[in-house]
This record gives sequence, structure tokens and C-alpha cells, in this order.
Amino acid sequence: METKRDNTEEKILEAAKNVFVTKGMDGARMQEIADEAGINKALLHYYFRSKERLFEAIFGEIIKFAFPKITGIISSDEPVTTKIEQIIDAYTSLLINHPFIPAFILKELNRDPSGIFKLITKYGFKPESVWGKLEEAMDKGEIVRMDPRHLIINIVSMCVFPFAARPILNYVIFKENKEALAAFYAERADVVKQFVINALVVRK
Amino acid sequence: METKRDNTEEKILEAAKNVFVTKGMDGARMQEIADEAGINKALLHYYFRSKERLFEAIFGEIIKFAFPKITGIISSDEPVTTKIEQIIDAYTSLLINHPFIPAFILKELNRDPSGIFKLITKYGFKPESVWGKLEEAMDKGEIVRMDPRHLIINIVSMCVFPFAARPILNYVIFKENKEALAAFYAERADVVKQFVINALVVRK
DNA sequence: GTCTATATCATGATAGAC
DNA sequence: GTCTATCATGATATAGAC
Repeated sequence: METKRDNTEEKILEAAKNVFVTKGMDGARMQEIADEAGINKALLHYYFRSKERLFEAIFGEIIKFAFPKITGIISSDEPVTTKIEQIIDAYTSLLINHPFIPAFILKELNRDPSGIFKLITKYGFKPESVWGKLEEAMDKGEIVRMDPRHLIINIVSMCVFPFAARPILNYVIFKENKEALAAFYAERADVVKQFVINALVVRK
Repeated sequence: METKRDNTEEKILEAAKNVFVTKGMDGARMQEIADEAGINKALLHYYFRSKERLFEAIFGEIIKFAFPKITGIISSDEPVTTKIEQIIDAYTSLLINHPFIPAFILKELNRDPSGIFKLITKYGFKPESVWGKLEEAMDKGEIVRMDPRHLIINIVSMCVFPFAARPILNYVIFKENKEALAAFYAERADVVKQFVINALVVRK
């Protein structure tokens, strides 16, 4: 029966995502995934031949989910400062809902960087197009002149890093006060937007 | 003989650092550490009773090395903008020389956050003192008013994240052009300083 | 498709000779 | 202190019954 099959496969993917995302490829155990899916190890290998393949299914799904967020915004016709604000909003709300993504991607990217190229080209993300748009805006005097690559890295850093470093914020700054930490993340988008716009003001 | 002992211990620590830092606690293999140190597994257990203990020795050393960098600068009597520039310089030069640190710390912090508290309190890092100094400067109108925690997070994000995300820069932006990537990192400190100072200008 | 039982292998750790 | 040989465990993966 197809519904039965799909159901189990869904449960496996869901369980695998949870385990891989918190433990990483190396730390994850097939037993734990099986337990969390309410089945046994043999079935995992029946649906996905190996741990490697199961992991790739999850990793690909997450990357597919997290990366192309920007692409749509970039290609719009809004003024550049508006686009920047939209990007910051999009990233932050994505990460508030999926705060585990940055740590997971960074961990696996540093473990085995080989798969990146395929995924990036697969989703056709062309960083060059971004540089171009930013340089136009600089030529027109809309924003201050600077290396567009540094600008993008600055923005993405401020959006993503606080989530990757969540344990540091949690323990060092917020002393495990979960509400305060959540409130901080909720403020992030507005703060970063204002900070970036301020930094980009052209002074006569 | 003591020199002999010290020599081997040094070699083990050096090898363990390399392996742990690239593979992480879960991915590292005692065999690989032994090979890289030019000895055999049994000796690892002779010097450090378990993989766990060996890891803690390395992790502690790295944290000790990376964290307190700021503390000294904070407590000086320079104007706040100068301190900010010094912090950015200190972080960036540290990370250019040890680019693996951010990914390693983030990975292990997310794997097992429990050890942080001890280390932080051990080195007496008091974030509250930082907020205070920044708020004074804001009261005096030296820099624009904003939540000091967000400000610090912004700065640290821009300093640290580009190193944690090195594979992304390397593949997506710089297409494996190592010289271009190195040049980019070399520019980082100046770019970030200018960006932050710009963002903090008080407009009448 | 799902299970139990088992093969196979890798790894951390120890025993014991030198 | 350093080695070789070995143990014990736990993990991925498969065989085969239902």
C-alpha cells in the first residue's frame, strides 16, 4: 500500500532530521533515529540503503530550504535599501522558526565541504548578480561605496551568527533565561536593519 | 626521564589538536591521532586516560586561548570607539592565524553546552561590565543609542562568522581561489571597523 | 513492509612483555 | 615509557521469516 509506505518514510525523515540536526552526521545513531520513528533499524536500511544516503536526503532538504531565500528578493525591482531590509527580515524569521539550521549547516560544511558546489549550482545561485546590483546603487550614490562582498558578508553574519552561537548567548549573556533570549531574537531584525542602513548612509 | 615524557606529551597534544579541530570530538579517531603523533594508541591512553580527557585538554586550551582576548581591551581607558577598533583588530588577527577556532568552538558548544559555564566563570568574563561602558558612551553622545548587547553581537558576528563559514566563502564566492580568499580576510578588519564606526555615528 | 537475529567491522580501551 | 596483541563494545548493515 502506497499510503503506508509514504507514512513510514515521512516518519523516518522527520525523526532523522531531528537526530541529525542535533547530533550531526558523526554523532547520530541509526538506533536513535529508529527509536524516534517508532520502528527498528532494519527498516531504515530498507527505505534508505545506508546512513550516508539518509543523511544526504536530510542535508539536501535543509540546504534547499535555507539557501534560496535570498534569490527571489534579489531579482525584484525594489530600491537596494528595501531589498536589504527584506533580506534581513526573511533570514531572521526563517531562523527564528528553525534556529538549529545554522549550526547544522556550518558543522557539516566544515566536516565535508565537497557537496556544496553541486547544491549551489543546482539552485542556480549566482553571487555575481548581487555584486552588480549593489555596485549600481553605489554608483548612483544611494549607499556608501564599499566592497559588495564585504557588505553581504556583514549582513549575513549579523543575521546568522547569533543563531549558530545560541549556546553562548544563552549561557554567557542571558544566563539561561529563555524568555529574555527569545525576546532578543525577536528584536534582531529591526536592530540589524537599522544598524546596516545607518552604516550605509552617504555623508556629504 | 622527564624530557622524554614532555616531548611525547607535546607531540600528542599537537596531533590531537589538529585532529580534533578538523574532525570534532565525534569524528576524531584515536588511531588517527596516534598516527599523526608517530606513536600507537596504547600510549595515548597511557598519557590521557580516555578520549574524553584528551579532548577536554584540547578544548580547554583553545577556549582559554580564544576567549579572554577581549577582557584586557575592555578594561582600558581608551575612548569607546578606539576600544571597538582594538577588539575588531584583535579578533581578526587571532582568527587569521587560527581560522579553525570558530568552527570548532561552535561545533562542540552545540554538541555539549554544559562545560561553558565553568570556563566562562573561570576566566572571570563579566559581560555586564561591557554593557555599562557602552551605555556611558551613549549617554555622553559619543555613539548612537542602541541595546549594547545587540551592538556587541553585531561586532562579534562580523568578526567571527566569516571564519566559521569559510567553506561557503571559499566555494560560493571565491571559487576556490585561495589567494583571493586570503586577501579578503586580510581586508576584513579595516572594513568592519569602518562599517561599525559608520553605523555608530550620531546624527543631529 | 516489517520484524528478529546475526554478520561484520571499527573503535576505545586494557593486559602484559620489554 | 613504549610496544604488540587482544578484548569488549557498539555501530552499520544484511539475511531470512512472516
